[in-house]
Amino acid sequence: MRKLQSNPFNCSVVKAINYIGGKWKPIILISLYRRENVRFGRFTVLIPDISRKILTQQLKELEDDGLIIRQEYKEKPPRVEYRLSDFGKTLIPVLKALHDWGGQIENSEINKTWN
Amino acid sequence: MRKLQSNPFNCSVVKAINYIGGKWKPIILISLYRRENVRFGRFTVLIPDISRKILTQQLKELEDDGLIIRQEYKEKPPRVEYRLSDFGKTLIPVLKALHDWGGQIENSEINKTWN
DNA sequence: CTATTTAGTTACTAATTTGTAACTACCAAT
DNA sequence: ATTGGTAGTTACAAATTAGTAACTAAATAG
Repeated sequence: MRKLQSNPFNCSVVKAINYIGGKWKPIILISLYRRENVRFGRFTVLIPDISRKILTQQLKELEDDGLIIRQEYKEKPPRVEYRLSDFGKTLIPVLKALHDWGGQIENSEINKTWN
Repeated sequence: MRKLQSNPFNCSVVKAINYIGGKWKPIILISLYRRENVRFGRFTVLIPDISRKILTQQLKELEDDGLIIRQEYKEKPPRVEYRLSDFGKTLIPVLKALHDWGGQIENSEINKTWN
């Protein structure tokens, strides 16, 4: 959860945006929607412009918010898989609404994500 | 439109969030959904914690993005009314989706906005 | 013994967003 | 002449978010 919108006005819409509004969070969530589970390193391939630090941070916030599950295998070298939680899956219709609205504006490459 | 998410990854969800993700934008949009038109000064009453500078800024971005219409009456003292544009009205289902999702988390005061 | 692999962490910096306080313009009323 | 009302603007500062580069750990491969 971000703190930007530490909004004295208690608004559900703002609250929802605080969950998904991180710069890379929608892309992370969509990746997990499409792939069931994704390893840390895989994210850095799927999202080339994200740094490991920011990726860690966004994943941790999503995990703290209960939207994703982090599963660590006690192996060396390490293996960590991320997946959507049941709660996270309830976001899918919301993401689709945002996607459809945002997509109408100008159709572009990865708009086919949902199709 | 904010620039925070100047995202090289062209994602419709991110794009949508860039339109509505300003700290006060959802509240402004919901106010306009409920009231048809709102004057500048009225916003400062409806949203007591917003400063005139930030209000101006958020309204201008919403106007530049085509979501709201600014109507200025040539009077003294000035009168300026804001309303949702037709394009802005297409956001309503999206805002509802966000509201419903955000509302399920913990029900609070102004959650009745949509009911 | 050194390099490789994976999933990070740390210290520091840069960019973006939000906020404060004081100021402007114009007309009407006191 | 001063005050009041509306809708701002300006210069500046603070808070938040994102990014860089270098570093860590532990086992395995060569």
